[in-house]
Amino acid sequence: MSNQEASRTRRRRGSAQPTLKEVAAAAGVSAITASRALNTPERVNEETRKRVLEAVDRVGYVPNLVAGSLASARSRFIAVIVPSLANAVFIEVIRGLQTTFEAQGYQILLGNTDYDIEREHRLVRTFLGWSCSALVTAGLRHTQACRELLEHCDKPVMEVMELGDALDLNVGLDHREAGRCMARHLLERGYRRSVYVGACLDQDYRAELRFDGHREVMEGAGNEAPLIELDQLGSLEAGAAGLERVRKEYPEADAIHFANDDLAAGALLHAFRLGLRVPEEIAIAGFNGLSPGQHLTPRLTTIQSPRETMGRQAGEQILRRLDGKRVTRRQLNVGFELLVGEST
Amino acid sequence: MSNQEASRTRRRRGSAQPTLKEVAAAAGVSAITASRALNTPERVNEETRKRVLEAVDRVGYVPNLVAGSLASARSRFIAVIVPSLANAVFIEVIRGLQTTFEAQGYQILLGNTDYDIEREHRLVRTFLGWSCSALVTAGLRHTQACRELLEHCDKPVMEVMELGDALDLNVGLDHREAGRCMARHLLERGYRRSVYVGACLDQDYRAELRFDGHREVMEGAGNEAPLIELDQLGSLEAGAAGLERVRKEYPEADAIHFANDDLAAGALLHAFRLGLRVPEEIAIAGFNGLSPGQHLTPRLTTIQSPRETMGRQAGEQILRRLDGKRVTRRQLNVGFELLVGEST
DNA sequence: CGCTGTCATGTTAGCGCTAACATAGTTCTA
DNA sequence: TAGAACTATGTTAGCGCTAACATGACAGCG
Repeated sequence: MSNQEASRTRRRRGSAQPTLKEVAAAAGVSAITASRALNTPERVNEETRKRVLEAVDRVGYVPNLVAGSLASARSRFIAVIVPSLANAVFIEVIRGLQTTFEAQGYQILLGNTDYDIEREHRLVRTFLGWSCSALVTAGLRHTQACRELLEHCDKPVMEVMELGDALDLNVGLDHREAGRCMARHLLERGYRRSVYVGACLDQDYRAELRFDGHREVMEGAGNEAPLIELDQLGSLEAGAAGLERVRKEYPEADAIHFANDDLAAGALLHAFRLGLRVPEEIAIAGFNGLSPGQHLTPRLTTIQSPRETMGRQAGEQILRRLDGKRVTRRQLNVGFELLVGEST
Repeated sequence: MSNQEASRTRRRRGSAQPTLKEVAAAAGVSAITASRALNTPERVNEETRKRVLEAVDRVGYVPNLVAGSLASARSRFIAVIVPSLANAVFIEVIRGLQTTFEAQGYQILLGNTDYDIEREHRLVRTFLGWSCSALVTAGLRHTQACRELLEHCDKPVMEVMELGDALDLNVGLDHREAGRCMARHLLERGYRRSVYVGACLDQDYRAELRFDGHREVMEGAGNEAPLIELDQLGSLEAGAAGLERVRKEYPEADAIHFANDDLAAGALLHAFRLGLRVPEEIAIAGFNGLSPGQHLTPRLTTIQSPRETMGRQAGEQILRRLDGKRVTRRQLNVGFELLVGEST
């Protein structure tokens, strides 16, 4: 009986979605021609292409990108790994990357390490498992195993945010120099007793680099460079707490150099609540150039980091590499700009 | 010659990465046993499992998730589609989703529509092509084609942010009611001449829903409900511009109900620069409960929306569904809370 | 003791697509 | 005008993995 024969064949779940084969049949061509009509239209006769596209619409075909990636051993994924989504800085870098990549039909695969480089390693493994076309990570610090994975994966690897001894491509700015720049500004304004206030510097090691620059300049000019470390990353509350601690632990301080604008803005707002005059009684400086600080009165003195540009330039470098072009400069310094407000 | 024979076989590029087969050979088992050892460890003898895991380490195996997804017709992707990354609100919802899903080994696939529902449709197609396990979209408005795609894709579809006539699952809050709530508060405080200031209401239609609620209450109490529409979505600059326009177009206004906290905070800061007393000369209210507004002096009166909770609850509902459990309540109202500051 | 059930592992056949090679028709070139 | 070069399309064989079914060993049971 034909019944027996039917039960002989093994069936798979079959997603019931129309496949390229069905499109091809509907258009009266072979599967590969349908594939080419969609992916490399210039290699197919215009007439044929039109028939295929009509068939796609008619049967409601949605390409199975998983199958395509497996067959071609490459996906149009760009893995992006950042330490946190709570920080506006990374969001803006991601925006720059997204703008650049989405225009070229790439999809961002976003990973969040929560400032844990073990998690970063796991994310890299996962993303490599998805045959991503390239990887972008925020920062140069990785576990040894992760570094090896990235070195041998044979894909463009971009490290953004800070400059240094990178694995492959590198777009960022010199954080130590940024720290020096702000310290020099404070000295120029006559502040000799500046306190640097950071938060979780083992995690936010770029803030530590800035502190290194700050200290270098301060000590070079014969001043001390005290450091206060808060236990909560960039938030307005933490900034207020930072101001309190400076007043208690360094009552003679005349300026506070905060590791970021969130802290600095929190301190500025808190100073206002306390009736403390800024910068007469205490000067306040930040880092990043986020919008809120620029709308306070007094305006926050800070260092503007070109975050969206960083993402865009990183994206462009990667695209150039993916297009098989030579990338002449593997390291790109996007620089920064001192924004002098009235808070110093 | 053996040469001929070699040239007879067709070769594929082969990514040079070790495959599961090699792991299996190294462990002295079959490929499927190695697969099970990694994916369903409870179905493999402990001794065998250990041998496989050792082999994985030894050969440096990174699972090819693309192949796995194709074979099993499901990926561990959750597609998340939001209108913008510039808005902290969506970031926090994403954070809630990410926390929930990453703990279960799912990966977020993030898409950004830029407030364009045609782009949303394209993103939905792409993500379905990746055999994502579920889709999350911000909002209930889609193109007709997109709606059909979502209805027939046979995967959990979650619409977050606002409540309403949803396709499948729905977690959010009642924006019209939130608008009513704030309007009632303004009336209670004695403000009779409130202006609602929104931005790009055709894009930010949830702000329009809140305006509808606002107007309903205002007109119900015999007051007018003028509306000013700005052409820039939530930013401090736009908020300052909004305040200026109210002063020019409605000089008799005693309160401004802003569509979001960014606008409201911008207005508050601008009022301070102008020397305008808040709330004596003009009261200011916002929506969202973002951190900056709560640190200004006066504190911003606003409506707290539980954004991260919204993401978490949405994630939990989806996981329940993916685990094959019944989801009893397909619609979940996360509510909101009126935060009364000194700005009204 | 044969039957049933359970556990651990293996064999086979795809998932849906595209790279590599093949073929036929057409145009160009020496 | 032979054959090289190019164009448009087709055939075949996987990509690396897992679902479905198969097998064999052993325990429990009346």
